[in-house]
Amino acid sequence: MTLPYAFPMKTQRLPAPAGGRPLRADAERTMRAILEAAERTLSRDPAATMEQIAEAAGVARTTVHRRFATRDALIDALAVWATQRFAAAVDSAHPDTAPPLVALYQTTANVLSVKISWGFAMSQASSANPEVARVYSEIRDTCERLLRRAREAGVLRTDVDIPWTRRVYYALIHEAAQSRDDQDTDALATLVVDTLLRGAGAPHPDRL
Amino acid sequence: MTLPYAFPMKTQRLPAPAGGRPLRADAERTMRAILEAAERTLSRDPAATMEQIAEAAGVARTTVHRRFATRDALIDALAVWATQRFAAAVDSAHPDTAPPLVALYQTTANVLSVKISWGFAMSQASSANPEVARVYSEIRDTCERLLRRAREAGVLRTDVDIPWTRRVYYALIHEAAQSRDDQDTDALATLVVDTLLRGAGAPHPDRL
DNA sequence: AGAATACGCAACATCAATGTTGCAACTACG
DNA sequence: CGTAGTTGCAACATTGATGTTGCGTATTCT
Repeated sequence: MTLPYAFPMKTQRLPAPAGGRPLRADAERTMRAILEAAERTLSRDPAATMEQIAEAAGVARTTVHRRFATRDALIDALAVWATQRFAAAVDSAHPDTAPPLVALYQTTANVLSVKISWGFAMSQASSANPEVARVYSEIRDTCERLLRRAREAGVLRTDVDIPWTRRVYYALIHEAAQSRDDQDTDALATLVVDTLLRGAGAPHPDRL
Repeated sequence: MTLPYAFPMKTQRLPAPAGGRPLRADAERTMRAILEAAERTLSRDPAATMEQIAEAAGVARTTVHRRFATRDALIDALAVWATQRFAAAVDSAHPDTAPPLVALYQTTANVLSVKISWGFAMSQASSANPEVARVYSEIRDTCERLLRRAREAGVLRTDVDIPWTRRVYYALIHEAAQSRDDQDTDALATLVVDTLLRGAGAPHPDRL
């Protein structure tokens, strides 16, 4: 299945450090490398040390500390970084305006492509960072609005509970993102949406 | 909905300590208290310290160390302890012999009741303990056998992928177990099975 | 080229969690 | 009742991760 429009994966700028002064190009590269290494390393072992992250990034541990004062600051930056991509992924699918079913597929595909690369960071929604929490909360609202639109359009049953459906939807995306055999995102999105809508049951079973 | 038979919640004995000598009654009580406190504490914060666990159990930290030599040993014991209950929960639902749909409901209800109380411990399936891994693997097989039986009985569509369906099933149980408003297990089980079988979609939507 | 910035390295300081030990007081159990 | 087992408490040892600093070298940027 080909989706109506592709998620623009343009390179994003790192959020400017709180210090104010802009980063030199090599420093920004290093910072990016650290964030990516942190994601890789922490997704395998959430308790990985700064040392391990530094090694995975190919830099010295002190360099990591130069860019991120504390471990918490690193994880927080990681969460912010991933959250921006998450928000962009949702946004570019026009979840509030596209036809519900189209929006559902598109959002799913976009989010999957982010989640596959930033799984650990996106599991940090319970971040102490209020900005991250705010974005997650907004996305949650957007998602539930979309589901409500879908329900009103007859895509969902009229008796479904929206919060529960949303949680199931999130869980399905999470599962799909775990698939080691990285199929293409569209196939996974189809699987997710299909499962969400049709479930696994036969159309007319003899239910108890 | 009333289920055909109840999951027998009889008190289980703690696995005898490797040391050989049986525990005195008060010591066994303490050990149980520690395990329960560990579950409570670690489910809120997986990085909680031995100190916090001890406090939650109402004992001194040294007492925790007397019963569980190391932190790993405690978590391992917790995993073993919960795994036994997990296995018992599945077993008592007769997943291999009861009619598929009945078995599905019953297993779901039983597992939910365990998972609600032992959520953290059951998330330690990736335990280093081979016994735990073995039991989880067996249960996974049992689950897939059940799903296959359900498919052959016409409860599931003939084209569903069993491993994916199982993962979705696990994910639904996980979500249901998170419901803070502890509804009764049967209602949650109904929700899980219903969602798994029917999904959230309307019966005859105009699909793209 | 020159100034500013970034990096690796080594060394050090800190700290919190873990794990250990000894002893006195208490409790289960025969 | 007496013994063996259990607990709390205080004190100590250890360790691994974290965070800091200074300096020489390398890189970027203008």
